[in-house]
Amino acid sequence: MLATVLHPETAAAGCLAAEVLAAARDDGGLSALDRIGSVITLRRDRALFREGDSAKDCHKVLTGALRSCRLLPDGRRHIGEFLLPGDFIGLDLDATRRFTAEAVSDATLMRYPQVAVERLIQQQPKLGKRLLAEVWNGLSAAQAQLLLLGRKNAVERVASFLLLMAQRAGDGDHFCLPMTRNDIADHLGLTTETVSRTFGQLKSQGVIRLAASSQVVLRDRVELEALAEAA
Amino acid sequence: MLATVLHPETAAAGCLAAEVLAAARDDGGLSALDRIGSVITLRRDRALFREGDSAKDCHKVLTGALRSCRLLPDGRRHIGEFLLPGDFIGLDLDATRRFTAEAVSDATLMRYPQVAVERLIQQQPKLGKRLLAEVWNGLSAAQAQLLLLGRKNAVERVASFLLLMAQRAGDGDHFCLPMTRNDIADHLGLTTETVSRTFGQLKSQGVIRLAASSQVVLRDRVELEALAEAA
DNA sequence: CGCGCGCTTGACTAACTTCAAAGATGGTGG
DNA sequence: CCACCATCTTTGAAGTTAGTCAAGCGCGCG
Repeated sequence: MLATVLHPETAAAGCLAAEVLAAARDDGGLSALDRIGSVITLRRDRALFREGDSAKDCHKVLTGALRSCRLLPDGRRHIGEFLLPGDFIGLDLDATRRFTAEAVSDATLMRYPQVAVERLIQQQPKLGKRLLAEVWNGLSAAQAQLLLLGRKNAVERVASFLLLMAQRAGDGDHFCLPMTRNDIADHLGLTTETVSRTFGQLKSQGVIRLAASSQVVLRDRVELEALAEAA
Repeated sequence: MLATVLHPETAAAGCLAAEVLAAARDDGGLSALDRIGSVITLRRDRALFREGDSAKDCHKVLTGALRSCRLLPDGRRHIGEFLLPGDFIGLDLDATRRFTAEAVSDATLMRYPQVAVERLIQQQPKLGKRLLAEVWNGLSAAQAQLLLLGRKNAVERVASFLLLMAQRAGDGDHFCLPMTRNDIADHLGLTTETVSRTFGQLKSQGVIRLAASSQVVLRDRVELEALAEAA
């Protein structure tokens, strides 16, 4: 899920795949973006944009967290991904939003007008490569999620989710889940109750500890990885 | 799921999102690709490549069909997508394959060496735009599949699948499913039996007719769309 | 014609959902 | 600073959907 700003002229002529991947590892000119962005704040549960809106900016999460979600006509909800600090939103080619983006917690974001980003990319090819790399990351994550939703059971889903969140939170064994159990359920294709019961099960097995319902401590990462059945 | 050849230099400097989308509608220089490709054939159930292989070419399906799949350690399988004539495979940035691609039926493909495609893209910016548009289509399809796997029931999954296949087969009401019920099940996160029973249910409701087990006739597309709960 | 593979069907089971209610948590206002 | 209230989480019991196991069918190929 990436950039309306990600156009092919993005990078200098002649660059190779390896170079794009390399760009993903350094700043890639990302800081230059900030000069053309404006900071906005978003209260919990407010929408940044909704499915069907026209897309004229892209955003980067600075603090807090967002969710990208889609609804079925009868109200069933699916959360495609959670967006944490550093993540980009709306970095794709569509003129129309394909999902709704809402704040999971109070959040601050940087807003970049599409046209300004396009201009900047032309001046700084490295930036384009960096943003393109972000797109590939998103695609890769989506594929892992397909496997999870298609073939994993409740324990495996929750275990996979916890490991991913731990990694995104900076790879410590102690981290915070800014979203509710219901949000997690809608992301993992489960119900609130099943998520809660699964947390309880992992807790009683000694794999995790909950300092508070949103404060997770990994007590046995190896066991958690085994439970996640990482393919 | 797209191109190891899709590098940012792909398009001419200054192109806009609208232009990329426009390129997707015409040939976009796609025919020029064929001059650098070689035709290969693949027998049913043979792998084009496997997860973990290094990626040095990309391919386009000419005839037949393929599946992209991933396995869990205990053998559970998930099929990410079916690749039909005209679809590109391996059009992404990764040096390593993230999934296995196998022939669902005997197939012929065009193979394009990565480096040759990169060279060609530099000469024909339009081609790069066209291929990038393919990537967005794939991303969009993956998102729809997340909703399906996360929140739809068996009937909705099968109905959605049939509508999509009908559309990809050229929008007639009569089409062929080259893959087995088991393949469909692994794509929809169900079992062979559930897929079979759901086909039977749709048949007895008069929504579809099966000329043969792989020959589907849509008898009531409107009803099928209602069953798919298209969001 | 017979064999094998894939498809279908049936009976039973398991996993997850649904429904219901009690127990935490945290934010707000008195 | 504490009490209250809404919201979120947890837990329990019953229900439902899809999975599992098992067997028969039918098409297509040799």
